[in-house]
Amino acid sequence: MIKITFPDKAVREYPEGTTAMDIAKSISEGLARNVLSAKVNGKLWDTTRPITEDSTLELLTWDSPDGKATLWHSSAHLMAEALESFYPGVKFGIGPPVEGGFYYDVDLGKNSISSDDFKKIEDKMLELARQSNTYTRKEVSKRDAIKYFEEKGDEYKLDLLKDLEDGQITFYTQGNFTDLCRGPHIPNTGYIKAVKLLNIAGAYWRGDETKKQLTRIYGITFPKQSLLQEYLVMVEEAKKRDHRKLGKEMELFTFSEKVGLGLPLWLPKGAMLRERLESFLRKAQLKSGYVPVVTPHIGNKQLYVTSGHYEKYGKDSFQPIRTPAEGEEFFLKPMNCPHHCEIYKSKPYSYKDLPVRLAEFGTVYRYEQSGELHGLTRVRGFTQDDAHLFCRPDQVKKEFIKVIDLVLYVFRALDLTEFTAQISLRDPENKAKYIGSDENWDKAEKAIIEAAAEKGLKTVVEIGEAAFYGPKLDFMVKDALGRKWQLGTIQVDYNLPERFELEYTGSDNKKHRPVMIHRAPFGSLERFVALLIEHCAGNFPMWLAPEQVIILPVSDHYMDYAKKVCTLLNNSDIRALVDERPEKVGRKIRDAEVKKFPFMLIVGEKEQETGTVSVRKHGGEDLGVKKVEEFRDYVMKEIEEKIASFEEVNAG
RNA sequence: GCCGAUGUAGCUCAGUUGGUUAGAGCUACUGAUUUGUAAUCAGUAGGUCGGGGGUUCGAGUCCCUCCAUCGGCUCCA
Repeated sequence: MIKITFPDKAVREYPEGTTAMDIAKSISEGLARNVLSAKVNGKLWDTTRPITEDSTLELLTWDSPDGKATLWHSSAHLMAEALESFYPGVKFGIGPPVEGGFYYDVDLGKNSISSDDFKKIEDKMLELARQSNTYTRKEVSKRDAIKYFEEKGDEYKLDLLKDLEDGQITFYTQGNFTDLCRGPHIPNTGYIKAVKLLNIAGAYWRGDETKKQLTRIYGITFPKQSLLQEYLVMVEEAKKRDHRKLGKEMELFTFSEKVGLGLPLWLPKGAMLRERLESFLRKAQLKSGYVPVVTPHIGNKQLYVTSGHYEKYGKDSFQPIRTPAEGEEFFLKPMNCPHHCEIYKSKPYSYKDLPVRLAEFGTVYRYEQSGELHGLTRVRGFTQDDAHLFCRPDQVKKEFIKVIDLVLYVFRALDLTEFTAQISLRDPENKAKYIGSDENWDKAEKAIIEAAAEKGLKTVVEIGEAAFYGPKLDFMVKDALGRKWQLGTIQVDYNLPERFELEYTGSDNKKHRPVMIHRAPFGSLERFVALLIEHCAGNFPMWLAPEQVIILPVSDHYMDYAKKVCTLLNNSDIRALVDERPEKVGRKIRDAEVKKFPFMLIVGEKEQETGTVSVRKHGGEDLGVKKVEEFRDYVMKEIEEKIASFEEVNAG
């Protein structure tokens, strides 16, 4: 007998060689029907694979990410089987589960495939699923594995086999399909009840542009038909939040082919929104010891040679602008840091002067491949809410904490609660990739980790993801469709101070090198606004809304009163306007709802007589009748609370 | 850039196997209606069917090409 320890610490005995499926059955039939895979001693395990020693066991169902991944991974194999039946001789690359489904990279040879073929592939997959074919695991020697794929003529699997160790290689077979695979898999194909192929894309073998491009087919499957329906509804809902759609509808920004790809044009309402964000941050930064600087949009090539950006990113920059007579070379500014370094250098500093915090809403331009452009989230010209802090090594941690405070302050004012903080450290196995002394790195990494812990951030640590010049902390947010984007970022940099030979005089009267911290709470205004739109579905926090209040007179007779109310609100800096159209109230309300006004004030005879307004919130909530002044104070208070000053928020 | 899909009025979409003057709703404009919590009625205007080339007696529809847009191109069997 072996001892099995469950997640709740309960221990039960089972015969040696029992399986997760047997154990699930011993608990309940329902569980057995839902269990997709298992974790045995922390390792993913097929439910049908014997367990031979005392183990901890976790049964994985659809409710766990690993359970989903197992179903999707098995689905990738199922799709491969379907594809092989239609396209004999098809070669397979990799077919992993991903967030939101799975894909398989295939080489169809002379055949090609399009979304028109999805239906028949889906049908075939469902047909194979209904056969409830078991996924069978088999250990094979490297020699046999190579032989198998040589016979099959699949060079991609052979390429993968090169990196695998003999004795560690397993095959999985279901129905007529056998694949090189680590597993685990679901017990049989019958667990897959609903199939939806999503899209088709080109993907280079091993992500390498110089290698052959394979056809990648994305799909998603579910253990229940109803889950597919829910998923489709969810996707439709997400599309409604798309910032590209809402940005157009709400007249925030637009693009023009004539102006150029990836170069957003901010419309008046969007520009005002941007300005509000900027002034909000400016105010907080001023209180936080930043000083503003302004630098030009182009910089001499030599500047970027010094910074190292020319060598590393030269090809991702817009090509040089030359002066006609002198032939000098300038680049459109791809980042602000080199300029800021030169500002730092404009005068000598004592250790007592540090930290120096230079802030600029700097517009930068980067060449992005045309296919990479995406609404406001990936553009070629954008404005960073950039700042560079020059500090002593002993100040790094404190400064880092202050920056985290600032980022959290910004996120709070915008109701951005769903973000993850990612700490990117260097790969200790590969120190050659990075510049700077071990001592400085250790200090900086420790400072970041401690700073994040002190602020109680939920963090994910990524080893090897640091920039070559220093570790960083990024704030990641997902868009409506679940794609991850980086917003705020805080980065420690030892490289630029070195390259620009930045100095300060220490208490020892010797020259020392400052440490630089790059930081941008929004990241870029463009991307930030995009994500903000998707997060609030266009219903901005009131202090940001392009128009905050619309006054709806019941008929023309109350127009003068409506205008009076409007003026009163405007005088208190509340953005209000009157719907003067001779429409019915119902119509005006509907239009105001569609246009996402946070507040609607209905005024008619009753209100006019009593100096009141009837308050309806966006979404339909009725706040009842209020005195005009009372409503004004209510709105002002709500705004104040939301954008409480930086010191207030950080006092506690 | 590469792979795949898409491109008809300001917006959302119809438009049979190629066949007369390309349609609808919303928006805009004009007029009537003076209205109490998600769409009042009527009329008018608006399109070189993404650009260019070709096949055809005839192209929004078929072919080629260019452009733009959308999805993807890191997540290592």
